[in-house]
Amino acid sequence: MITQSIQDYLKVIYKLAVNRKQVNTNAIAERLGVTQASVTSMLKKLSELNLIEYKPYYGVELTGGGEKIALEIIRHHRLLELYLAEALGYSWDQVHEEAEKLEHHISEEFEDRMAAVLGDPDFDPHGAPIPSKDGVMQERYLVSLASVGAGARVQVKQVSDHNAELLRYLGKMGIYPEVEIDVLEKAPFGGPLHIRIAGREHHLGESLTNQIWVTPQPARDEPEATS
Amino acid sequence: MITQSIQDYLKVIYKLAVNRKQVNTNAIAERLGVTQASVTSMLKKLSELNLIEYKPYYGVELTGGGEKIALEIIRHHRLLELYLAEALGYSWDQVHEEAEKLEHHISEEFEDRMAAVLGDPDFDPHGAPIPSKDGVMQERYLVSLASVGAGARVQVKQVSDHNAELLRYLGKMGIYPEVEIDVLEKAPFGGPLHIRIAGREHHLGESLTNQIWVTPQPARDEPEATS
DNA sequence: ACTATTTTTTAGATATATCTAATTATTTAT
DNA sequence: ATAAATAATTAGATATATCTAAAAAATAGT
Repeated sequence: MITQSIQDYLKVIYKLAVNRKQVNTNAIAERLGVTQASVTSMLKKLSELNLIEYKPYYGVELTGGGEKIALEIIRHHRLLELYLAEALGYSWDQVHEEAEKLEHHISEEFEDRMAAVLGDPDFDPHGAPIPSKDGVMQERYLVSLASVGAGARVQVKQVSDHNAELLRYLGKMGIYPEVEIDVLEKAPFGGPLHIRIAGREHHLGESLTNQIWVTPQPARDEPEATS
Repeated sequence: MITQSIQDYLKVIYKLAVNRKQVNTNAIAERLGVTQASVTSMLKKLSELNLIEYKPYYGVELTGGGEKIALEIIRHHRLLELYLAEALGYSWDQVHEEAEKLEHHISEEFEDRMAAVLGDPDFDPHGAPIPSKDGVMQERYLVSLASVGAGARVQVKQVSDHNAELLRYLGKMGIYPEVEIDVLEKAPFGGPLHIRIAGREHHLGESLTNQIWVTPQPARDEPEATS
């Protein structure tokens, strides 16, 4: 039986693997809030179930089966987030916590009906791509707002969904997916970024701009590709 | 921590207590599909948590706290059933199974928002009353269709929600809450009941009519109460 | 009232996922 | 290259909810 715990491990491993190449015990333990010892014993189990490729002291890789389960759960999570926002009027800082619990307990029927009501959406309220039923994601090439230089105009595409307080703060400033931002000034040594958005100006620290993902190129004044 | 298991035990105890007066180990075990030994050990635990009054070899009664949790779960279940039917287009034979899982995992926020979308409903799709947030239920005095004599016209008010096949069969005959039934003939010794509903006639066995609950008095030709 | 049957409880085992503490392996720094 | 630091694993314990098999208590039948 695939327990909730197994699903959580696979989801975290998937997400870590997207960034780094080698996923280590440490990182999994930290993300899940359990001890390293717990992770080790669970990795053994996942390996026996053929959900991961596990080489002790090296790292972990999902097998086809493991990735399938991870993507199913991520699809559940992101569909739920959008459904809670659209159909039940949740604010975008509330949806993550609720989806985190429900993602493990909804049926395929529920998943399908939500998707139908929402018109088979591609992105959740924070701009994260929703994997399709057969495990394909609309991947995009985005950069963190922290890496953008002064003078650029970029478009917000995605924000981190973990921290409710952060989301409320972004909401107050009007920073949502699809909104355009002018980067006015960039303080040296990772200092605050001075931006303008919908006519209002703000200074944002690095721990904030690290969690905002934008289009890599300026959204305007870019020459069209010529054949 | 109140586990899912504890919630299930309290729900079953509540439902058994509504019918019989004394709730025994046997009945709980049967309803939950576990052994009597498991029930005994769980009853001890529930007693320690002050959720039930437990006298070994006698029976079990819910305390105020236990009843509160039971009613919360029943509210979740019935609100979910109605929400799945109304908002997501589930048929009435599908809602029970999904609600049975989700009832343990939705937040109070989710509960409140469903209730708001549905306009604070009093009954679920099978006609079962939905407890209010402070634990009050719209109780009605109903009788089983099996107990109704020939010649009566009664109104369906509630049907059992457990058996999906039964529900599909009832649906096919048009037997839903609020529909009126004429009882034409009653075979002796618990034989089939001959009924007419919306112009069509059917013969129903006792195991079926036992699961249909109707108004105790004839729904028409009843004198208005005079002051 | 005593025996037989049914019901309930106890005793002891299992499975899952977690923990702490101690050990072993790997990596980093001088 | 060896010591120090970091990371991962093992061993053994805990907690929860379940099970089977056996014993004890309550109920029913003659």
